[in-house]
Amino acid sequence: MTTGIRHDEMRKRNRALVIAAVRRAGQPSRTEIARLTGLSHSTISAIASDLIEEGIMREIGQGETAPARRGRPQVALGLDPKAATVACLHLSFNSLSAVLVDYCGRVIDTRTHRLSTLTLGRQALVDAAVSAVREIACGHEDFLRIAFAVQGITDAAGRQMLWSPITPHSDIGFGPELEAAFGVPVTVQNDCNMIAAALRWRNPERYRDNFVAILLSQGIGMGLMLNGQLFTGTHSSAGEFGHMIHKPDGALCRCGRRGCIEAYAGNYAIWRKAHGKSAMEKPIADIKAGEMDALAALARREDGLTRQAFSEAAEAIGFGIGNLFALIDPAPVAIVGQGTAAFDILEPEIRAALAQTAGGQHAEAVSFETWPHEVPFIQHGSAMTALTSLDWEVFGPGLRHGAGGRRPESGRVVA
Amino acid sequence: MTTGIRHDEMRKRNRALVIAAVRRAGQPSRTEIARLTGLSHSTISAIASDLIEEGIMREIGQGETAPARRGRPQVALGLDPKAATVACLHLSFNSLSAVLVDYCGRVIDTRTHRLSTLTLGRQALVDAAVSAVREIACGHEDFLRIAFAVQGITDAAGRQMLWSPITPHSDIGFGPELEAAFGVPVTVQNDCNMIAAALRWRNPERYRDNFVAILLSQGIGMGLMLNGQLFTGTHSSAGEFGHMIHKPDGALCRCGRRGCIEAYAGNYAIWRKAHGKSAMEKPIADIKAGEMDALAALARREDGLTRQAFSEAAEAIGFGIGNLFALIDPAPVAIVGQGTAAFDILEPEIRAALAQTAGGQHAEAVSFETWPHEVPFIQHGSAMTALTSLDWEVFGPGLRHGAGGRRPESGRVVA
DNA sequence: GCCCATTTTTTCGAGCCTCGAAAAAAAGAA
DNA sequence: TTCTTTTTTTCGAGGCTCGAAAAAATGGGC
Repeated sequence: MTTGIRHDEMRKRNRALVIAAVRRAGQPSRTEIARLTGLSHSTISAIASDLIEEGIMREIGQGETAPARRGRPQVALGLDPKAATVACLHLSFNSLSAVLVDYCGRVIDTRTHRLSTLTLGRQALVDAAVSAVREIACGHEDFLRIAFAVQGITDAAGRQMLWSPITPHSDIGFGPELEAAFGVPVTVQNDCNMIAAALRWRNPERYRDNFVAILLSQGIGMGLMLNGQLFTGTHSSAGEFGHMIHKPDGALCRCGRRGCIEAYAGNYAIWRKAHGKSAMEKPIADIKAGEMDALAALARREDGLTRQAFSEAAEAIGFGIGNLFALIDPAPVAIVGQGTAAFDILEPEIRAALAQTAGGQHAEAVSFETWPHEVPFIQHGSAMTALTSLDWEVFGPGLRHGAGGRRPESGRVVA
Repeated sequence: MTTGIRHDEMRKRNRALVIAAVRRAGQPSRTEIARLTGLSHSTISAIASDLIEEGIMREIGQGETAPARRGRPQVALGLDPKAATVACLHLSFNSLSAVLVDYCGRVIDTRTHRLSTLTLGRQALVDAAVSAVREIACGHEDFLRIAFAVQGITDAAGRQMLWSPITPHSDIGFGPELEAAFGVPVTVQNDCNMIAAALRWRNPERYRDNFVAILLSQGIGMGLMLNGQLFTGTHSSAGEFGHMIHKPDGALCRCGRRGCIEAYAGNYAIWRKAHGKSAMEKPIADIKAGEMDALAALARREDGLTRQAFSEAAEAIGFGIGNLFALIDPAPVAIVGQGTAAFDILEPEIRAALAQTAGGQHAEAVSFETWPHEVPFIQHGSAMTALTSLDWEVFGPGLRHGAGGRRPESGRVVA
């Protein structure tokens, strides 16, 4: 707790809570919302009528699942799709995609641009982002947020991209640049964190307060949910799982250091080993998915260098997860991305390595779930992150109860 | 946010906030509290008079620092030491200490018992704890909490000790046993977490939302503060920093696994290496502090096996911190315990190893602080943890606004 | 077809709580 | 002794949530 609760703040929070309940439940009735939030029917009634009047929520009619029970039928409520739109950008190797989403979370439009991220200049990358937003948000004057997801390290404040394997340039301020161009708040976030956010929305039973999302692809990424919130460190987006040191002074990594997990488990590392190259050979830039599939097939078929390559990859991942679990405790793991195509080969050895670590005490109990395609998760996570920030920061506080807080400097109390 | 805010809850939280402000500020005036909490003077006046009437707070007079300014002098407020007492137990190798603390956090009484933790039975350990509490809390019928700190792994709920190097028995339910004996809530927590809690109280400027406390001693422990709260995993107390794998299939660790950080950096590991024993030799139980000091002196004096032993220890710690930082981002580090006596030898090599890791990108900027004696921190952290739980759970809610909430099953809304 | 039972939603007054303004209290300064 | 300054209390206003009761909307039974 930081600061006292005033009267108007109670309303703001309860409003936001109602919005959040509707977003999560889909099309709940007022009674349902009362149950979900623990607030009284009268309060829900009052807040709902405010929200409807303000164009944030609307009545949907009888809802889909009309159980035809006795009594007055429930009126389903839903968020008003016209309340706002948000734009989600996703920058990855040679690709920039943009999605426009309405306030309900439905996709309005989507575009994908090819571009040569490795060779483009710093300003050209920013310009590409700006014109992608301009193109997709054109004609939608109600768009209120931009969520920018990028493969790489971002700062904790969500302002800029600090480093990325897809470009030689570092410290690119996508946040300020896009804000200057469009005048709406922008968050810059690591793509794996967005995957974690999406998992929580899609399957809150399994992915609730503590879980891990690992992206296996060219490189290795991670998103970490701790205590129910996305973990972002003090400076950067953290979660550089792929660059934990697996073997001191080991194989050469794309990042220039030696012995990183990625230097054993990234596509390029598996490819390098399978082709009998030295572990100190400079990683090659891009390997086609088909080529990796062929390697996996070969490893399944016969023993040899290729199988050994996958084996080393699995060992690195297993020890990495074990070390992670030693720190933060076993938790559900989602493995996402092209690398999951070979997960049948990897899993037994990942578990074997895991079992040798402190975090693997209950290795057999650790549960993996795999998803081959990361892009839908990244888009979904970005959209939901942007929309919930609207819920809490814009539509919860509302106009009447507006940000009119004078609330003088008010220090902090930490307990 | 989980559930809506009702009217009485606003009061409860603001009451708790006032108590927290007083606990942190020491002897603030009402005006000071208003500034700290952001609440109005009238509210503070009302809440303060309630709390005073209930015997939770009291007026202290002019306070210590009377600046003799013009105007009506401030009246200093303080927590009433007679409001409650808490008992703090600390179980470590061959030692059980008990401290009784008043509601202000001042030590009333302290006792230390010698006992042979390695040979005592499960029930004997529980009995020792019970009689330690009985002895120290005797005559204080106002004691309301027991905080039990133990070297080892505890469960996330704070109910029991899952595993500890100080006893062969595992899963000892100190929580339920002590609760049954005394009828007051008990929390069982890892000693390093208590160190972290204490650091936050002692130096909130440096140790605020994200930091790491590492205990260097016989073994290696860690307490982790993330996003302003002590991190406790899903099952155990987590933070098994000492058992992250430094080198796969490396030196034999006390825990039975191989290659753990502790197997290089624990006292026994340094001793083993310095004496030319094999890295697979079974760790010996207890090494005197004097003996470690002698080894450190030898390492300072001349090159050789001993210096190499400290060097390997530093490397393990450095890579461990680096891997930790790769995951959770660089943060201030406090190193506590007997092992800090040799920190002058360790630090350069820790930094050198750190610099080779992803987390060490700004290795020179990582800041270490050392404290030789862990026990005062553990006691302080335990006491403050128990006292703040009283603040929020007992004295904040109060009697009038009591737990009389019916609040039906109320589901959860997660945003 | 009409009336009753049932469930949802709204209305209304009561009770709290916080707030701002003003008053009261308690000192030093002139 | 009076004025100034600062802290603390008092008091009425305004807002919010709550519970109870009323209103609304529908199915079931006769």
